Amino acid sequence: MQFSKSTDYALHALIHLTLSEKDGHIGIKELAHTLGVSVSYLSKIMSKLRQDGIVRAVPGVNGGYELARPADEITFLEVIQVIEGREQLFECSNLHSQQHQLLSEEMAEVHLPKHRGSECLVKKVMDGAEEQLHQYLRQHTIQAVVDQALNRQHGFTSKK
Amino acid sequence: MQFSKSTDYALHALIHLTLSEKDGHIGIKELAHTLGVSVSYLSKIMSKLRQDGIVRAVPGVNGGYELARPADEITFLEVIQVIEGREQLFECSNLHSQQHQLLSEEMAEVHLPKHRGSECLVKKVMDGAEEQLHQYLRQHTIQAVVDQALNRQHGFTSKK
DNA sequence: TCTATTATGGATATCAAGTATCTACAATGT
DNA sequence: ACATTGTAGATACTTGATATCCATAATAGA
Ligand code: SF4
Ligand code: SF4
Repeated sequence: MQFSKSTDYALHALIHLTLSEKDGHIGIKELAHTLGVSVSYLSKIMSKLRQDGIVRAVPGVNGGYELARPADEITFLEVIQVIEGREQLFECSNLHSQQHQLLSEEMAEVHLPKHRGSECLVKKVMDGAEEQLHQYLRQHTIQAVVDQALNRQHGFTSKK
Repeated sequence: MQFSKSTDYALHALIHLTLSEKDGHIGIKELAHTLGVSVSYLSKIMSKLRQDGIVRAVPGVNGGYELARPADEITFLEVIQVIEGREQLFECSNLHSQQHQLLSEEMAEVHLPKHRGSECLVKKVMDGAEEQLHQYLRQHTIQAVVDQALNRQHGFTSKK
């Protein structure tokens, strides 16, 4: 249960793009060098970000990447979901077990009979956990992190 | 980013143990059959739970497993950590990159120079997310899930 | 238009982890 | 002793993450 390194790279790449926004397009070479990862590998990650409309890519001379939207509209959750996929944290793998019959029949009676897809409390707890995590990650944007970093630095240098 | 199936099985096994607490020891065969998974595989999972003091095992005739502590002291977080391990959700893999130099130097100045292990805001956000998740999972126990299931069933049958 | 530059997508290789099973061994109660 | 039951190690299979290479397509600028 860990985020993949790709997610790590994606986040760092986006931060670099945000910091260099005024410089126009950023080449994959520069990005890869800054992050310390191979160009070929990073391309794959950037492609995903592009396909999901988080960055724009421009081929050709002086081409490269730029953010497709303001950094304060790019949340951690989005980036993570693009790279990691959107599968649920907890997938029932016991749906045909005796136990599931027990726990879900108990549940089924409570709600309307129509509500077939009703799940037991185990799943409900786990889904709650996921929602909790998502809420938190939705509240944090790339811009916020960059801002805080710059503010702190600024606060320090101006004090000295 | 998903919990492994082992975690799923572990949770369900513990629920079965809780429901059958009065019946004394529960054999691995019964457990495996209830969950619909092979005995050999489930043994591995139960072993982990035993090593971490969540269940007790008794070999020999009429042996089997039982909870080592009351079910209301067994949290989802514990179970998950036993099975999934205790690695952090987010591990920095860019610690030697140019970017890390940038972001962490900015940070370093703010805190006392002694505080070497200071990390940037990216990591702080991700660690916050993990803590958020852990808090939630700490608040939910096996007993709570079982109780709710039984209460609901009871509430239903007594009404009808 | 031609060319150098740059991203794209497919194929592929490698490695680690999760899933799953089997077997020899040790501990227990009768 | 003896049948029962869990333990631990070895092993095989599958999947996903990581990483690279190359042929192709798109673009800007000469
Ligand atoms: S978690 Fe609940 S719904 Fe999912 S398989 Fe287990 S008993 Fe069924
Ligand atoms: S997340 Fe922050 S501390 Fe971690 S590698 Fe990236 S810049 Fe460094």
